[in-house]
Amino acid sequence: MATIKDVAKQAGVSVATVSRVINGIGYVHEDTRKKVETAITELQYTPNEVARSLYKRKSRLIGLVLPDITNPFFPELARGAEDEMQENDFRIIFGNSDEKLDKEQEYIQTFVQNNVVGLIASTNYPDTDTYRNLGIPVVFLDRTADNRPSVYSDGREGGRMAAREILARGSRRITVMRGPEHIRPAQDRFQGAIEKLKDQGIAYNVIHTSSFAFTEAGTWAKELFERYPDTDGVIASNDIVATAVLHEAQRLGKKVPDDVQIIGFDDISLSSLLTPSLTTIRQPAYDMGRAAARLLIQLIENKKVDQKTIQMPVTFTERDTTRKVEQQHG
Amino acid sequence: MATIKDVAKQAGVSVATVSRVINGIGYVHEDTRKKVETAITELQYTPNEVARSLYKRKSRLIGLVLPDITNPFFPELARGAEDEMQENDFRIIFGNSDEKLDKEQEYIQTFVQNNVVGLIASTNYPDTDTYRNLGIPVVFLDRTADNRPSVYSDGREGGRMAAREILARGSRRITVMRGPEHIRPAQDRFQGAIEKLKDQGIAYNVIHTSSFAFTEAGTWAKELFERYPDTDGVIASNDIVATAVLHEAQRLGKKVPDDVQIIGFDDISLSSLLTPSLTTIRQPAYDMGRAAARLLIQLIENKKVDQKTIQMPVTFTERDTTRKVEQQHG
DNA sequence: TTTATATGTGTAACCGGTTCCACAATGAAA
DNA sequence: TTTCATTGTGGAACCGGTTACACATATAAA
Repeated sequence: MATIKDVAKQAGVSVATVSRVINGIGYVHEDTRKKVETAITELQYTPNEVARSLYKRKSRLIGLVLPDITNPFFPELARGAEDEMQENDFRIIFGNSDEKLDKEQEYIQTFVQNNVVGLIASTNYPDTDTYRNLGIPVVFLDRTADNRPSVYSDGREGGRMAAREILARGSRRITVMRGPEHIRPAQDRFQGAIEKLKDQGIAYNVIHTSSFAFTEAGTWAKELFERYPDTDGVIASNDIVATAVLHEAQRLGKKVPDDVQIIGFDDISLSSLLTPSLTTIRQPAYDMGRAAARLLIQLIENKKVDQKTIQMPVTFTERDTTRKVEQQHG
Repeated sequence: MATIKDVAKQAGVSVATVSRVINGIGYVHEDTRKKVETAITELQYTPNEVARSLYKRKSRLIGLVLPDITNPFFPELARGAEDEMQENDFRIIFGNSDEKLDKEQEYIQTFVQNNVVGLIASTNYPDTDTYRNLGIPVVFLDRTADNRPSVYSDGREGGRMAAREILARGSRRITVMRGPEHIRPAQDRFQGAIEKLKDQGIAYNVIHTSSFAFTEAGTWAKELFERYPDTDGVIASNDIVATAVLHEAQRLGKKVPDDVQIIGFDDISLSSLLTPSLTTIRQPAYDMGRAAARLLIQLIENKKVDQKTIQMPVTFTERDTTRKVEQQHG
């Protein structure tokens, strides 16, 4: 790899001049600029970002911590963030936390050691030291942290929406699946749903699910229909769980949506390809990722930020695991 | 952030000694070591990886280029690679290429500028300059590059396997979905399938699919049944496409597997949750990612490598979109 | 007692950039 | 003609580590 010294020698100038040409700052004579540019192309020189980063004490790298990209919701977020970052010449260092604080900490430490200029984190522990006094801006994604920069959607409203719609379509023996305790958005959805249900004076059952993993989702679906076989409406904690519930319902010979209605959460890509296709509360994951990246860039560049916490809309996406309102009975 | 100088001052020694303590090399008196360690904890010092990287001309970062993590196959790969890297104290810089050479190039350039010590790439262009003379080891993942380090599974054999099994289960009017032209593994599968079909003297139809995107998969599924309505067996290019085909078949009132059998490829997590659950040719994606990372680490550390190209087994995963062999007719 | 070897520590060069500052040349204003 | 601002360039310090090398001391062998 050619260095700035090689370029300087080749062009017959000092390294300072080369640096000025590269960065387009300060005075450089047109002829000199030409010479330097020629030397750069001849030597195929590209500046060493590490050296730059060392002097400037900041890189063009940003850190991204997500729970688990194996859950299809997160790649959408990641992709949105990455596309926006890419367009602004930032690169992403990445880590999966599995929702564990110690893994988060380990990643964040090495991110900081690598001079990342900002962080996007989907964490349940925004108020730990890990995220305070980091010295670099942090945007919380999919998770709120009161009054700190974040991009998320209104889980509570989503939960209410799910309850409202499933009620409007006639379910009365509803089972709500409560996602992992330590995952805030999951609890928000749950709270929203039961709030609405209580509000309407409708009794409901609850199934706890301790993770969002594909591998375990089937277990809870089984548990649901064993414990509450007369369930005629399921509000699932996300689309993965909803998919498993749909699968299990069909295995048991139940008709969806006639015998059981199911509403998921997230609207991951596969949801529309299920049969029947999954009715769900949509979060605009890709856009959330992009918005988080955009916000972080503003913070990094010290631009005045119009809005520090961005709440994205949640939308009822009606498909075929719920009945049509016209057909509503009860 | 405290620097090595701060620690040196605090401990009353030189920076060289601090460096020796940190790295555990050279002679350091036990008492001195204690003093330094105390200073380190007091100041909460962590070494600046950028400075290290500059001097050593290598970081603890590795680059990962994947086509698109929005396709559920790739997060599995990524997760496997990441877990293995994490355990070996390497971190990952990441980029989605969308199968485009220029995006790959852009990422790889900045990776190199950041002193990554190795690269894992899932590319269709292994033989371009981008990947030659990079000066750092590269492992190709999910894609072969003749005689260069790679981890992949035998797509051709997978294709044959799919054809063999669908034939054994009685389909005779088979449509093979041919994945994107520029994606090698997709073509391998296709070639394998038609090889077997020709071998057995079975006629078949072909549907071209120009991407693996969820959003477009439905279109090809529709096209399939419009153009070849009497199809009684579909060999799909991957599980996403297979899912769309299953969806469309059911929409048209076809019974799966009685009227149409469907075989996918990859075995992504959702496949087992479909109804009927998807029969597919499984690739051990997570393990492939781990294997690639392991291989790359060996290369980086100049260990003698037992096997430079690792072919992972492909397995027929029988589920419910194919009939049981006992029921076989014809 | 002398010499060789092992142990322990500090100074300074180095990695490859960026930027402050000094200095020179040119042209415009006084 | 002198003065001063503008333009153009280079030397060298600096970012925060690592390591070659010099040097000092202690210990073991001759």
